[in-house]
Amino acid sequence: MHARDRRRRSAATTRNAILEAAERRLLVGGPEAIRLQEIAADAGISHPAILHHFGSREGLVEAMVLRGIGKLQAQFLEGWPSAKEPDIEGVLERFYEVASRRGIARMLAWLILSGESGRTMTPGVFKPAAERMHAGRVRRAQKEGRRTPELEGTLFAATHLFILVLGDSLFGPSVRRAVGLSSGAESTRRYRRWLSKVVERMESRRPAPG
Amino acid sequence: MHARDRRRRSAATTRNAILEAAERRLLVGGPEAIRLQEIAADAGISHPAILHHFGSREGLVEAMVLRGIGKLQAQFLEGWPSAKEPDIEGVLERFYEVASRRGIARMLAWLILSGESGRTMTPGVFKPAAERMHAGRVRRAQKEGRRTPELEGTLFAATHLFILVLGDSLFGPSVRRAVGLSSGAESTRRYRRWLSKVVERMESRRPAPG
DNA sequence: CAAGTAGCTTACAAAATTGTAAGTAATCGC
DNA sequence: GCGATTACTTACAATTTTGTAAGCTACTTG
Repeated sequence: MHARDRRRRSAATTRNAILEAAERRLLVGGPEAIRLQEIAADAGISHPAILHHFGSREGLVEAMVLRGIGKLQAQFLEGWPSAKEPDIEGVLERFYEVASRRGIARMLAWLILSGESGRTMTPGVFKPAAERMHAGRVRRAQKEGRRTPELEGTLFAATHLFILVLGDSLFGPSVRRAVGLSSGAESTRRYRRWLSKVVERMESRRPAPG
Repeated sequence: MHARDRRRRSAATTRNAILEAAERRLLVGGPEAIRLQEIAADAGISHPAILHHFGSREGLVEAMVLRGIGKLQAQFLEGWPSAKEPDIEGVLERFYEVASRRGIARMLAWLILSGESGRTMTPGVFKPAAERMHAGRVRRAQKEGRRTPELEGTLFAATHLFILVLGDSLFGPSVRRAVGLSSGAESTRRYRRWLSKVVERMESRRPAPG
């Protein structure tokens, strides 16, 4: 870490290392654990280097969040096929992967708590996902001779799906414990399997009224 | 605020004023807005007075959270009748009242993010609520001649309910915007009506498999 | 009514955190 | 090869924030 022998990593590589370190910190320690010095230490640099790359702490946060939102939607789009019926359990699993394990739910929660969600969760960011979902519903309704479902219902269902996964990722473990379920990973798995059955039933019959 | 003319409020009154001020701050400004000085200013006292009453910042946080959890469960127990069938829309409304408007969802989220959920969200705090729900299900199953539902299913359903409301309170507005719905209160109301229909359908048929 | 308790204040200490300034050396474009 | 750029460092400044010390006075209790 001395003054000689530097510039081995490219800017992109370092930025990435910083973002990863910051995500890990957020995941285990919460918002208040995002401290430049600690992240810098994790990434093997000095803290002003972070400011060099991201301008300010806020800049770092914004970068983290944009990346997270992108990942979340990418998983949705990859998991929700445009031509055939979605495998709900698979979709949920993909969602959980990014939301829980990769900490996106925590990140969004924190973002919303700090009131900064406006700049990064811009209107319509999840529209591609919602539209693909609607296209599928319309297609199936036509095939089965039902009348075309309304867009609003699909948007509600998409909202519901996102909220389920994000909510479970954040609140799930605590709520399961509070409700009297055992707190292990097994309990979580069973709950999620139960949940995908519930969602499947919702999706397999015609969209709910309203 | 001078040195004379003090001791008008009782300890309980001041504690309350502090808690209310802190909750308001958390609601509008997020976790990082819980700063002793600002809360003290809101409550019309000096910041060491808060330390006097709660010992430390952490003590204040713990008090806030315990109060919040109590309120949440109280609303559930008040809303979910022990003898007759629950009015789902009414229950959800009560839940939303504390979770959204009174900021409990944000509080829990923050608690979980900071990793301090263990001390306050103790195992079993929501058990009374879950048990009442199960009693109702068992009663109805007997009346309708179905076989007794398993406890785990009810616990999953209770978890689901809590997560739905907490998740919506926290993530709902952002997700609805991101999905392409209008961001107004009207859209939120419509979503919640849709949601209570969905939950009603879930509760009115036999518990989901698993 | 005397003495202790408790609510609360002012003043201060300590620590941590973001951000800046200035410089150094690796790398890139020519 | 040479200058410009750029990744990064050390040292430092500024501010903020929790917490402590000590004291004052309203209220309570023997």
